Amino acid sequence: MAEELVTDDRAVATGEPERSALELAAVLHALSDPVRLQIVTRLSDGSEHSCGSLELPVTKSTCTHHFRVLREAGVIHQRQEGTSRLNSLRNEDLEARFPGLIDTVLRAAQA
Amino acid sequence: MAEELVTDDRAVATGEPERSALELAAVLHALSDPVRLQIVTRLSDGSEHSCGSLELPVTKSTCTHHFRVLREAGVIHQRQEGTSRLNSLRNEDLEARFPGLIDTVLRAAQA
DNA sequence: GCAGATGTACGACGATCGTCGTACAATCGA
DNA sequence: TCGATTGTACGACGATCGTCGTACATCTGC
Repeated sequence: MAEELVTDDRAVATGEPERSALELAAVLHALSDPVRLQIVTRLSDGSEHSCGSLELPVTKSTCTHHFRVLREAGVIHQRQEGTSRLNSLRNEDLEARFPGLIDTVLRAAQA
Repeated sequence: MAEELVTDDRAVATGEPERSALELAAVLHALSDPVRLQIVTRLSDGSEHSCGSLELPVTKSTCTHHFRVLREAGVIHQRQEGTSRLNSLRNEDLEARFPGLIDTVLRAAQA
C-alpha cells in the first residue's frame, strides 16, 4: 500500500503524464476500445504483464499502439525488464485524480 | 423513483438502444469528448434541455451530431416538444447496466 | 398563408483511429 | 559471436471523428 510518490523506475518514461496532468477525456478515450479495456482488465489485479504475455487478438504492432495510447493517457506505466517491457496499471495516480473511475469502469466491463 | 419500464414517449426513438443493448465501449467513447461531457454534466441534474438552450461553443449541426452520438450510445433520451427537442439523461438505464459509472465520470469531470 | 425559430440531413474537409506488414533495435542464452 | 526473443518505428490503408456550411423540414404565432 506504499505510495509511489516518486517516478522511481521510469526506465520508459516516454510520454507518461504526471498525476496532475491526467485528463479525463483522454482516459475515457483510452478505455473506449475493447482491446484496451481487455488489457486494463488483465492488469487490474496489480500484476505486471508484458505485451506478449497477454495473447491479444492483434499483431505486435497493434499491441504496441494500444499500449502507447494507454501510456500517453496515463493509464499504465511501462518498465523495462530485460528484453520485455512490463506494463502495470497506474492505479494510485488514477485513484487520486479520478476516484473510483477505474474500479467502476472495470466492474461495468465485467458485465 | 419509478422505473421507466416502457418506452412511453419515444417521439424520437431513432437509434436509441434498449437498456440491455448498452455497450460500455460505446458509452465511454460517447463520454470521451469535452463537448459531450459538458452536455452530460448539464443534464445530470435530471433536467431536460433543448440543443439551443445549452449554448455550446459549436454550430447547430455539430450540436446535432454530438446529441446523436450520445443518443446512439444510449446515454441520452430525446423527446419532441413543439419545435424543439428535449434531451435528458437515461440515468436509470445507465445505472442499471453500469452501476455508478455516470456518477463517477461526472464527479471526475468536476475536477 | 407567411415569417420566424428550432433542429436535421447531407456533403465536405482535414485529423485521428485501428489495423497491418516490414524493417530495425535491444537483450538474453548458447 | 550468433541466433532467438521481444518489442518499437515507420509507413500504409480504409474507416471514423469533429467540425462546418448550406439546404430542408417542422412547428409556432401572427
